[in-house]
Amino acid sequence: MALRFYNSLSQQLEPFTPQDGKTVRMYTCGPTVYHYAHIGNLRTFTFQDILRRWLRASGFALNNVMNITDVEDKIIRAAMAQGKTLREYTAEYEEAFLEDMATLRLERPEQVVRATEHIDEMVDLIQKLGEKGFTYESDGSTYYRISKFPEYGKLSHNDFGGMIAGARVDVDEYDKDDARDFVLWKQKKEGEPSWDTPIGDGRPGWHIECSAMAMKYLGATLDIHAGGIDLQFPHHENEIAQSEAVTGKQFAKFWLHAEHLIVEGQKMSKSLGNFYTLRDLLKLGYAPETVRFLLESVPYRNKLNFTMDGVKAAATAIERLRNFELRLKTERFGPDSDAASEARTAGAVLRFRETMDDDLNTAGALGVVFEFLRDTNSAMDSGKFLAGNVASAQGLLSLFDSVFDVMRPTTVAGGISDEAVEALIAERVAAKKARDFGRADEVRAELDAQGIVLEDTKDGPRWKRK
RNA sequence: GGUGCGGUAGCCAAGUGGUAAGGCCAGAGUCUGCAAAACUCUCAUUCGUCGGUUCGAUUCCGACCCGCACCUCCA
Repeated sequence: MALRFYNSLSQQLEPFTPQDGKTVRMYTCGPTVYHYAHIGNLRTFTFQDILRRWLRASGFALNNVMNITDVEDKIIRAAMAQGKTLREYTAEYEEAFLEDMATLRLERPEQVVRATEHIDEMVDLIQKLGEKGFTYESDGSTYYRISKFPEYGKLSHNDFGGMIAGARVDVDEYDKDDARDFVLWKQKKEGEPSWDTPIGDGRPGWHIECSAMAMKYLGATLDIHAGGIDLQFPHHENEIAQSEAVTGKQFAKFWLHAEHLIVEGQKMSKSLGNFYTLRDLLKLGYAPETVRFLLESVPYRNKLNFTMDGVKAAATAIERLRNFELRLKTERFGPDSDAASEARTAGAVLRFRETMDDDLNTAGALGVVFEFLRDTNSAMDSGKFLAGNVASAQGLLSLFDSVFDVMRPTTVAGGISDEAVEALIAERVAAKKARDFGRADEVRAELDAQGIVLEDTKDGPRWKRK
């Protein structure tokens, strides 16, 4: 089975291939930089990272554009309150976001673009919409007239025909012709940042930036547009309305939406005290790759229940993977190659690929890897895993880690050097040979104090950092 | 009210019309100078409830119960 994704547009699993067969043109909704990213934000960005990596593992090249929303109501309010310019205010959080991405080992998209640097493109798009009769002005602001776009609702699968009985309706929006209409360009308010343009002195509405930037860098029709589930409506619906009204072409072939994360079974919120940033978790002593593993371990279309037990379980699971890798590297296996072991590895590679191809089923793919680990450990124990089987087994781990990226421990500055550890171990081996167990135990305690775990195996001692 | 998602062992969580992956926890064992670490084994007759279709359903259909999300800013 070939690579396939669940397309929110069709609500079906569809085989994926980029339009030109080679390079995936993908737009991913990035952060609004008005606070530190929380763990829920990072779940979505981790999904985007997995998507990137698996597309590449599937042989495609990438052209991924991610936006930085650096002008928006909350940003303006916060910046004004602190007496800062927009740029002064957003710079800190943008930097923090990129740092968090790097810490979590999230690849930097090919292009990261700021909304405030694309005002001209947005104005141009709004003017084109105006020429085609999709806009109207009210109190100096420009709105999108949804009644002109009959396909409105095709992504969110909402029926906008009747009254939205149970929905809360924004009573302040008296200046719109239709409650569904959304703002493209907001008239300047006193004291707020603004841009003086042919369509007035003001600032862009939230939705227009993504249409403008996506089409500027990736053309009229994207291969993939991805983002959080909450963006499906209205943000992505509005992007479609804006883009397709101008181009007359399908805006994105695939729409991929990541489900939300909940914390300890509850919606994450500041009032519940279960609101975490990556920085908070690192302060609690968890390694970044542990957080990454947990975020990866549930397929992106399912809610992920983020729990402290889960983080601990993730840390232990990573240990198991690393122990296996260490064993592969250090144990002395018999000569030749075992056919059954080769077959097991090849089978695992195949199933890993098939499972990931199935809409990025990361939980299933992890299952494949751990099952392979158990069976291979057993084969090693019974001497049925030989030196000639090592390379392919390492190949599977490499394939796995090219996507999950958790094998490499995050290095901490300081601490004992590898050479010093080796020297102490050599001393302990000598002490044991001389049956000086007192000194041997002393060395072991010393290493333990330095955060080194010593393992005595058939093939001699081996060690790892805690 | 509309739309969508989900309810699988103590916890997390895949999956399939043919009789339940995987991880964590727990228990047992192997190894070891002792230990640690590591590894192995065991751990759901059962998949929210009740009906239906079927030789057979956790998997399909219907009803119901429960939880959640979106319909307003939100990853």
